[in-house]
Amino acid sequence: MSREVTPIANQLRARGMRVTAARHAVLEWLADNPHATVEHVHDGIRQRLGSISKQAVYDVLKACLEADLVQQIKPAGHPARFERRTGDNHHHLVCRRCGRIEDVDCAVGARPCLNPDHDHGFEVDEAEVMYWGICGACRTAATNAPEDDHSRQ
Amino acid sequence: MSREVTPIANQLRARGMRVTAARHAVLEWLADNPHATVEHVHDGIRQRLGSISKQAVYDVLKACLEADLVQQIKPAGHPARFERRTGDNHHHLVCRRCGRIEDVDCAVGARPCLNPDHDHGFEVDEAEVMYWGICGACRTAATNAPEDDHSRQ
DNA sequence: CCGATAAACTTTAATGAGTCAAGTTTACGA
DNA sequence: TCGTAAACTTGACTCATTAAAGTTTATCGG
Repeated sequence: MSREVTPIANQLRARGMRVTAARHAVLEWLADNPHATVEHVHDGIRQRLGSISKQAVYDVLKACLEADLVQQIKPAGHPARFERRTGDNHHHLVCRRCGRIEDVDCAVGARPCLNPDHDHGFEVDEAEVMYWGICGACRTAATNAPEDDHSRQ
Repeated sequence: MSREVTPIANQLRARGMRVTAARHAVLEWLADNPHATVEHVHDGIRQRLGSISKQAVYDVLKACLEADLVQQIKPAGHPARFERRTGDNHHHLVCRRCGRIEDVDCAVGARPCLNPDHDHGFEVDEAEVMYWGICGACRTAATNAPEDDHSRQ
Protein backbone atom coordinates (compact mmCIF):
# COMPACT_ATOMS: atom_id res chain seq x y z
CA MET A 1 0.00 0.00 0.00
CA SER A 2 1.32 3.46 -0.87
CA ARG A 3 2.19 5.68 2.06
CA GLU A 4 -0.94 7.29 3.47
CA VAL A 5 -0.88 10.93 4.50
CA THR A 6 -4.19 11.47 6.28
CA PRO A 7 -4.21 13.24 9.65
CA ILE A 8 -4.85 9.91 11.32
CA ALA A 9 -1.89 8.32 9.58
CA ASN A 10 0.26 11.19 10.75
CA GLN A 11 -0.92 10.82 14.34
CA LEU A 12 0.05 7.18 14.25
CA ARG A 13 3.46 7.83 12.72
CA ALA A 14 4.12 10.63 15.19
CA ARG A 15 3.99 7.98 17.88
CA GLY A 16 6.18 5.54 16.00
CA MET A 17 3.26 3.26 15.19
CA ARG A 18 2.69 1.47 11.91
CA VAL A 19 -0.19 2.65 9.79
CA THR A 20 -2.50 -0.24 9.03
CA ALA A 21 -5.94 -0.42 7.49
CA ALA A 22 -7.39 -1.66 10.76
CA ARG A 23 -5.94 1.15 12.84
CA HIS A 24 -6.94 3.78 10.36
CA ALA A 25 -10.48 2.50 10.15
CA VAL A 26 -10.90 2.21 13.94
CA LEU A 27 -9.64 5.71 14.65
CA GLU A 28 -11.63 7.27 11.83
CA TRP A 29 -14.81 5.50 12.81
CA LEU A 30 -14.35 6.25 16.49
CA ALA A 31 -14.05 9.96 15.77
CA ASP A 32 -17.63 9.88 14.47
CA ASN A 33 -18.92 7.39 17.04
CA PRO A 34 -17.78 8.16 20.55
CA HIS A 35 -18.44 5.84 23.50
CA ALA A 36 -18.49 2.73 21.33
CA THR A 37 -17.98 -0.79 22.63
CA VAL A 38 -15.60 -3.27 20.99
CA GLU A 39 -18.69 -4.82 19.45
CA HIS A 40 -19.83 -1.49 18.01
CA VAL A 41 -16.38 -0.71 16.61
CA HIS A 42 -16.13 -4.16 15.09
CA ASP A 43 -19.49 -3.88 13.38
CA GLY A 44 -18.76 -0.33 12.29
CA ILE A 45 -15.45 -0.91 10.56
CA ARG A 46 -16.33 -4.29 9.10
CA GLN A 47 -18.45 -2.46 6.58
CA ARG A 48 -15.47 -0.42 5.43
CA LEU A 49 -12.80 -3.08 5.60
CA GLY A 50 -14.71 -6.08 4.34
CA SER A 51 -13.53 -8.23 7.19
CA ILE A 52 -11.59 -7.94 10.38
CA SER A 53 -11.34 -10.12 13.46
CA LYS A 54 -12.64 -8.97 16.80
CA GLN A 55 -9.26 -9.77 18.29
CA ALA A 56 -7.70 -7.25 15.92
CA VAL A 57 -10.10 -4.63 17.24
CA TYR A 58 -8.99 -5.45 20.78
CA ASP A 59 -5.36 -5.19 19.70
CA VAL A 60 -5.82 -1.91 17.86
CA LEU A 61 -7.68 -0.36 20.76
CA LYS A 62 -5.08 -1.53 23.23
CA ALA A 63 -2.24 -0.10 21.16
CA CYS A 64 -4.06 3.22 20.72
CA LEU A 65 -4.87 3.27 24.41
CA GLU A 66 -1.19 2.96 25.30
CA ALA A 67 -0.30 5.60 22.73
CA ASP A 68 -2.94 7.87 24.27
CA LEU A 69 -4.86 8.11 21.00
CA VAL A 70 -8.03 6.80 22.58
CA GLN A 71 -9.50 6.66 26.05
CA GLN A 72 -11.31 3.80 27.71
CA ILE A 73 -14.35 3.90 30.01
CA LYS A 74 -15.26 0.79 31.98
CA PRO A 75 -18.64 1.18 33.64
CA ALA A 76 -19.36 -1.52 36.24
CA GLY A 77 -21.50 -4.27 34.76
CA HIS A 78 -21.16 -3.07 31.18
CA PRO A 79 -18.60 -3.74 28.47
CA ALA A 80 -15.83 -1.15 28.07
CA ARG A 81 -16.37 1.84 25.82
CA PHE A 82 -13.90 3.90 23.84
CA GLU A 83 -13.59 7.49 22.70
CA ARG A 84 -11.03 9.65 20.92
CA ARG A 85 -11.28 12.61 23.30
CA THR A 86 -8.38 12.31 25.73
CA GLY A 87 -6.63 14.21 28.46
CA ASP A 88 -9.22 16.91 29.08
CA ASN A 89 -10.54 15.58 32.39
CA HIS A 90 -14.19 15.35 31.38
CA HIS A 91 -16.48 12.86 33.08
CA HIS A 92 -19.23 10.48 32.08
CA LEU A 93 -22.89 9.90 32.57
CA VAL A 94 -23.85 6.22 32.33
CA CYS A 95 -27.27 4.65 31.88
CA ARG A 96 -27.69 1.82 34.38
CA ARG A 97 -30.03 0.02 32.04
CA CYS A 98 -28.47 0.13 28.57
CA GLY A 99 -24.94 1.33 29.31
CA ARG A 100 -25.26 4.38 27.07
CA ILE A 101 -22.71 7.08 27.85
CA GLU A 102 -22.71 10.86 27.53
CA ASP A 103 -19.91 13.33 28.22
CA VAL A 104 -20.18 15.83 31.03
CA ASP A 105 -17.79 18.63 31.84
CA CYS A 106 -17.68 18.68 35.60
CA ALA A 107 -19.54 21.63 37.09
CA VAL A 108 -16.76 22.27 39.59
CA GLY A 109 -14.35 22.91 36.75
CA ALA A 110 -10.73 22.17 37.47
CA ARG A 111 -10.47 18.62 38.76
CA PRO A 112 -12.74 18.96 41.77
CA CYS A 113 -12.01 16.25 44.25
CA LEU A 114 -8.74 15.11 42.77
CA ASN A 115 -6.98 15.10 46.11
CA PRO A 116 -8.40 12.70 48.65
CA ASP A 117 -8.14 13.73 52.29
CA HIS A 118 -5.82 10.85 53.02
CA ASP A 119 -3.94 8.80 50.44
CA HIS A 120 -3.36 5.71 52.62
CA GLY A 121 0.14 5.36 51.23
CA PHE A 122 -1.13 5.15 47.66
CA GLU A 123 0.44 6.96 44.75
CA VAL A 124 -2.74 8.44 43.28
CA ASP A 125 -2.71 9.25 39.57
CA GLU A 126 -6.35 9.63 38.64
CA ALA A 127 -9.71 10.69 40.02
CA GLU A 128 -12.57 9.18 38.10
CA VAL A 129 -16.05 10.64 38.33
CA MET A 130 -19.00 8.69 36.99
CA TYR A 131 -22.63 9.76 37.12
CA TRP A 132 -25.20 6.99 37.13
CA GLY A 133 -28.84 7.16 36.11
CA ILE A 134 -31.42 6.07 33.57
CA CYS A 135 -31.42 7.64 30.12
CA GLY A 136 -34.49 9.14 28.50
CA ALA A 137 -34.97 6.30 26.01
CA CYS A 138 -34.87 3.66 28.74
CA ARG A 139 -37.19 5.65 30.98
CA THR A 140 -39.90 5.97 28.35
CA ALA A 141 -39.33 2.40 27.19
CA ALA A 142 -39.73 1.10 30.74
CA THR A 143 -43.44 1.90 30.57
CA ASN A 144 -43.87 -0.02 27.32
CA ALA A 145 -41.38 -2.74 26.39
CA PRO A 146 -38.68 -3.04 29.06
CA GLU A 147 -35.15 -4.44 28.66
CA ASP A 148 -34.29 -3.08 25.22
CA ASP A 149 -30.88 -1.80 24.27
CA HIS A 150 -31.03 1.92 23.58
CA SER A 151 -27.30 2.42 23.73
CA ARG A 152 -26.98 3.51 20.09
CA GLN A 153 -29.61 6.20 20.57
CA MET B 1 -33.13 -23.33 65.32
CA SER B 2 -34.28 -21.07 68.14
CA ARG B 3 -35.05 -17.51 67.20
CA GLU B 4 -31.86 -15.44 67.15
CA VAL B 5 -31.85 -11.97 68.66
CA THR B 6 -28.49 -10.50 67.67
CA PRO B 7 -28.35 -7.00 66.20
CA ILE B 8 -27.72 -8.50 62.80
CA ALA B 9 -30.74 -10.76 63.08
CA ASN B 10 -32.82 -7.74 64.00
CA GLN B 11 -31.56 -5.77 61.02
CA LEU B 12 -32.56 -8.60 58.75
CA ARG B 13 -36.01 -8.99 60.30
CA ALA B 14 -36.57 -5.24 60.19
CA ARG B 15 -36.39 -5.57 56.42
CA GLY B 16 -38.68 -8.58 56.30
CA MET B 17 -35.82 -10.94 55.49
CA ARG B 18 -35.36 -14.43 56.87
CA VAL B 19 -32.51 -14.93 59.31
CA THR B 20 -30.26 -17.71 58.08
CA ALA B 21 -26.86 -18.93 59.18
CA ALA B 22 -25.35 -17.84 55.88
CA ARG B 23 -26.70 -14.30 56.06
CA HIS B 24 -25.72 -13.89 59.66
CA ALA B 25 -22.19 -15.10 59.03
CA VAL B 26 -21.70 -12.93 55.94
CA LEU B 27 -22.88 -9.75 57.61
CA GLU B 28 -20.94 -10.39 60.78
CA TRP B 29 -17.76 -11.22 58.93
CA LEU B 30 -18.11 -8.27 56.57
CA ALA B 31 -18.37 -5.87 59.50
CA ASP B 32 -14.83 -6.86 60.46
CA ASN B 33 -13.51 -7.17 56.92
CA PRO B 34 -14.56 -4.31 54.68
CA HIS B 35 -13.85 -4.24 50.93
CA ALA B 36 -13.91 -8.01 50.63
CA THR B 37 -14.45 -9.89 47.37
CA VAL B 38 -16.91 -12.77 47.07
CA GLU B 39 -13.88 -15.03 47.28
CA HIS B 40 -12.73 -13.42 50.52
CA VAL B 41 -16.18 -13.62 52.08
CA HIS B 42 -16.52 -17.23 51.04
CA ASP B 43 -13.20 -18.19 52.57
CA GLY B 44 -13.91 -16.14 55.66
CA ILE B 45 -17.27 -17.60 56.59
CA ARG B 46 -16.49 -21.16 55.58
CA GLN B 47 -14.40 -21.42 58.73
CA ARG B 48 -17.39 -20.50 60.87
CA LEU B 49 -20.09 -22.37 59.02
CA GLY B 50 -18.26 -25.52 58.11
CA SER B 51 -19.40 -25.35 54.52
CA ILE B 52 -21.27 -23.02 52.22
CA SER B 53 -21.45 -22.75 48.46
CA LYS B 54 -20.06 -19.78 46.65
CA GLN B 55 -23.39 -19.36 44.94
CA ALA B 56 -24.99 -18.86 48.35
CA VAL B 57 -22.51 -16.08 49.03
CA TYR B 58 -23.54 -14.42 45.77
CA ASP B 59 -27.20 -14.83 46.73
CA VAL B 60 -26.73 -13.48 50.24
CA LEU B 61 -24.78 -10.48 49.02
CA LYS B 62 -27.33 -9.76 46.33
CA ALA B 63 -30.21 -9.87 48.83
CA CYS B 64 -28.35 -7.65 51.30
CA LEU B 65 -27.45 -5.28 48.49
CA GLU B 66 -31.10 -4.85 47.57
CA ALA B 67 -32.03 -4.43 51.23
CA ASP B 68 -29.32 -1.76 51.52
CA LEU B 69 -27.47 -3.71 54.19
CA VAL B 70 -24.28 -3.81 52.18
CA GLN B 71 -22.73 -1.74 49.45
CA GLN B 72 -20.93 -2.92 46.34
CA ILE B 73 -17.85 -1.46 44.66
CA LYS B 74 -16.96 -2.63 41.18
CA PRO B 75 -13.53 -1.36 40.14
CA ALA B 76 -12.85 -1.80 36.44
CA GLY B 77 -10.77 -4.89 35.79
CA HIS B 78 -11.15 -6.27 39.32
CA PRO B 79 -13.79 -8.46 40.98
CA ALA B 80 -16.50 -6.64 42.93
CA ARG B 81 -15.95 -5.78 46.58
CA PHE B 82 -18.43 -5.38 49.41
CA GLU B 83 -18.69 -3.36 52.58
CA ARG B 84 -21.26 -2.76 55.31
CA ARG B 85 -20.90 1.02 55.39
CA THR B 86 -23.75 2.46 53.31
CA GLY B 87 -25.39 5.72 52.43
CA ASP B 88 -22.71 8.09 53.74
CA ASN B 89 -21.35 9.16 50.34
CA HIS B 90 -17.75 8.21 50.98
CA HIS B 91 -15.49 7.33 48.08
CA HIS B 92 -12.82 4.78 47.29
CA LEU B 93 -9.15 4.57 46.54
CA VAL B 94 -8.27 1.57 44.36
CA CYS B 95 -4.90 -0.02 43.70
CA ARG B 96 -4.50 -0.61 39.97
CA ARG B 97 -2.24 -3.55 40.62
CA CYS B 98 -3.83 -5.65 43.37
CA GLY B 99 -7.32 -4.16 43.57
CA ARG B 100 -6.99 -3.27 47.24
CA ILE B 101 -9.46 -0.62 48.37
CA GLU B 102 -9.41 2.07 51.04
CA ASP B 103 -12.12 4.48 52.08
CA VAL B 104 -11.76 8.20 51.55
CA ASP B 105 -14.08 10.92 52.73
CA CYS B 106 -14.16 13.38 49.90
CA ALA B 107 -12.21 16.56 50.67
CA VAL B 108 -14.94 18.73 49.18
CA GLY B 109 -17.38 17.47 51.79
CA ALA B 110 -21.01 17.46 50.78
CA ARG B 111 -21.36 15.59 47.51
CA PRO B 112 -19.10 17.77 45.42
CA CYS B 113 -19.86 17.30 41.79
CA LEU B 114 -23.15 15.53 42.22
CA ASN B 115 -24.85 17.71 39.66
CA PRO B 116 -23.43 17.47 36.18
CA ASP B 117 -23.64 20.61 34.06
CA HIS B 118 -26.03 18.91 31.66
CA ASP B 119 -27.96 15.74 32.37
CA HIS B 120 -28.62 14.79 28.72
CA GLY B 121 -32.14 13.70 29.63
CA PHE B 122 -30.89 11.23 32.23
CA GLU B 123 -32.41 10.80 35.64
CA VAL B 124 -29.18 10.93 37.65
CA ASP B 125 -29.22 9.17 41.02
CA GLU B 126 -25.56 8.78 41.93
CA ALA B 127 -22.17 10.40 41.50
CA GLU B 128 -19.39 7.91 41.93
CA VAL B 129 -15.85 9.04 42.64
CA MET B 130 -13.00 6.59 42.39
CA TYR B 131 -9.34 7.38 42.97
CA TRP B 132 -6.81 5.20 41.17
CA GLY B 133 -3.21 4.58 42.06
CA ILE B 134 -0.69 2.05 43.32
CA CYS B 135 -0.71 1.04 46.97
CA GLY B 136 2.37 1.06 49.16
CA ALA B 137 2.76 -2.71 49.25
CA CYS B 138 2.64 -2.98 45.46
CA ARG B 139 5.03 -0.08 45.03
CA THR B 140 7.71 -1.59 47.24
CA ALA B 141 7.04 -5.07 45.84
CA ALA B 142 7.47 -3.78 42.29
CA THR B 143 11.18 -3.36 42.93
CA ASN B 144 11.54 -6.94 44.19
CA ALA B 145 8.96 -9.55 43.17
CA PRO B 146 6.31 -7.98 40.93
CA GLU B 147 2.74 -9.23 40.33
CA ASP B 148 1.87 -10.41 43.82
CA ASP B 149 -1.54 -9.94 45.40
CA HIS B 150 -1.27 -7.55 48.34
CA SER B 151 -4.99 -6.95 48.60
CA ARG B 152 -5.34 -8.49 52.07
CA GLN B 153 -2.52 -6.40 53.50
C1' DC C 1 -45.48 -28.16 68.90
C1' DC C 2 -46.41 -29.61 63.87
C1' DG C 3 -46.94 -29.41 59.13
C1' DA C 4 -47.21 -26.55 54.82
C1' DT C 5 -44.88 -23.61 51.88
C1' DA C 6 -42.15 -20.21 49.97
C1' DA C 7 -37.67 -18.62 50.43
C1' DA C 8 -32.77 -20.09 50.81
C1' DC C 9 -29.26 -23.09 49.70
C1' DT C 10 -26.59 -26.79 46.70
C1' DT C 11 -24.91 -28.37 42.50
C1' DT C 12 -23.97 -28.02 37.95
C1' DA C 13 -24.07 -25.64 33.64
C1' DA C 14 -23.85 -21.57 30.92
C1' DT C 15 -22.74 -16.79 29.73
C1' DG C 16 -20.06 -12.82 28.23
C1' DA C 17 -16.19 -9.94 28.12
C1' DG C 18 -11.77 -10.24 27.64
C1' DT C 19 -6.96 -12.61 27.25
C1' DC C 20 -3.48 -15.85 25.45
C1' DA C 21 -0.82 -18.35 22.16
C1' DA C 22 0.58 -20.24 17.69
C1' DG C 23 0.78 -19.40 13.05
C1' DT C 24 0.26 -16.23 8.86
C1' DT C 25 0.40 -11.81 6.64
C1' DT C 26 1.98 -7.13 5.99
C1' DA C 27 4.28 -2.46 6.67
C1' DC C 28 8.32 -0.40 6.14
C1' DG C 29 13.49 0.39 6.76
C1' DA C 30 17.75 -1.27 4.64
C1' DT D 1 12.86 -5.84 -3.46
C1' DC D 2 13.87 -8.30 0.55
C1' DG D 3 14.02 -9.41 5.53
C1' DT D 4 12.02 -8.86 9.71
C1' DA D 5 9.39 -7.37 13.44
C1' DA D 6 4.92 -5.88 14.12
C1' DA D 7 0.13 -6.66 13.13
C1' DC D 8 -3.58 -9.74 12.08
C1' DT D 9 -6.29 -14.47 12.17
C1' DT D 10 -8.03 -18.29 14.41
C1' DG D 11 -9.30 -20.89 18.16
C1' DA D 12 -8.82 -22.12 22.84
C1' DC D 13 -9.20 -20.55 27.39
C1' DT D 14 -9.94 -17.75 31.84
C1' DC D 15 -12.53 -15.56 35.28
C1' DA D 16 -16.35 -13.39 37.47
C1' DT D 17 -20.90 -13.75 37.44
C1' DT D 18 -25.64 -15.52 36.32
C1' DA D 19 -29.04 -19.22 35.46
C1' DA D 20 -31.68 -23.31 36.28
C1' DA D 21 -33.25 -27.45 38.64
C1' DG D 22 -33.59 -29.81 42.73
C1' DT D 23 -33.20 -30.06 47.98
C1' DT D 24 -33.32 -28.07 52.55
C1' DT D 25 -35.02 -24.92 56.05
C1' DA D 26 -37.12 -20.63 58.38
C1' DT D 27 -41.31 -19.03 59.46
C1' DC D 28 -46.36 -18.80 59.82
C1' DG D 29 -51.02 -20.62 60.69
C1' DG D 30 -53.21 -23.98 63.03
